Amino acid sequence: MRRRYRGAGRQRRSNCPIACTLDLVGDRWSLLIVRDLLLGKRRFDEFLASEERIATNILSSRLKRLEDLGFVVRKGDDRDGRRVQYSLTRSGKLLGKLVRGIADWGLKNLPQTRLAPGGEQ
Amino acid sequence: MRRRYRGAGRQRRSNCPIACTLDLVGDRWSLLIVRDLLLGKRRFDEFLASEERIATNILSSRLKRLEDLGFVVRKGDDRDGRRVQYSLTRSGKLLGKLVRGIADWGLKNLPQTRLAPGGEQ
DNA sequence: CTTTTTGATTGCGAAGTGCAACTAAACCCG
DNA sequence: CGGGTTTAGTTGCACTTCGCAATCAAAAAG
Repeated sequence: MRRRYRGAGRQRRSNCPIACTLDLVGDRWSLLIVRDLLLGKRRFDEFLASEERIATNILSSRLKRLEDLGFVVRKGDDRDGRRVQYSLTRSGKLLGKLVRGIADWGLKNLPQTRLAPGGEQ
Repeated sequence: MRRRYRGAGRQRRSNCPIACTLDLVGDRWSLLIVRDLLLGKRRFDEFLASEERIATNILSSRLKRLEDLGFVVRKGDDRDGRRVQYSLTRSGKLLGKLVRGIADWGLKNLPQTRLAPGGEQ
């Protein structure tokens, strides 16, 4: 049985676009995974290696949740059966605009923030 | 002793503008309170009355946190000593751009979302 | 077969959430 | 004054989620 996560489905708190967006990705990790996907990261280990040091169980549960929400697809690697490739669906790519908006806001308003090396694409 | 909250000050997970923004307001409630403040709500009861039905303890702790972060100021009402006025600081008003960006994204990408009545200002 | 790599799951203490009940100060009304 | 009401919270408690370390299973490498 798949672990559930607050808001991972289901009844919205309201129809406010802000509340609904927060219900989808208003936690500390989901958008960082999306960021990594936008930067071209594809594998579990690659996400783990990011600066913010997400725990394996949290990463696993967020990837599942993003998959449940239709933002991410998971597929095995043909050449190496251990490896899994995560990538953004068409719908997941729409999150890019949101992520970039937040990044822009942070860069402008939070001192000492900077994009990760290789942060352009 | 004031209750602490994850990330409510202090060491950043990284210098990524996305991660830092999420450290500030990456939870389910803070930005909804900011939204209400932008809409002109000022009092505890008014925040409680919002559609999303925040619990009193959570509202109290988020308001304190936003105050700690310098986004909100709390002041008593001269005419009625029970009443407290919350409002955005200059710094808190900068969150407006972020909130509007998220609202725009939600309106465009999430079906059936709509701004609250009186949502223009 | 043994070791290593990869993508996880499990266990556990700590922290956060949500609900209901309660409180305290200030105001209102007779 | 004195009881009730309004406002802004706090407290208690069960439950969920987080974060860390340890462990695991399947596949690949040696």
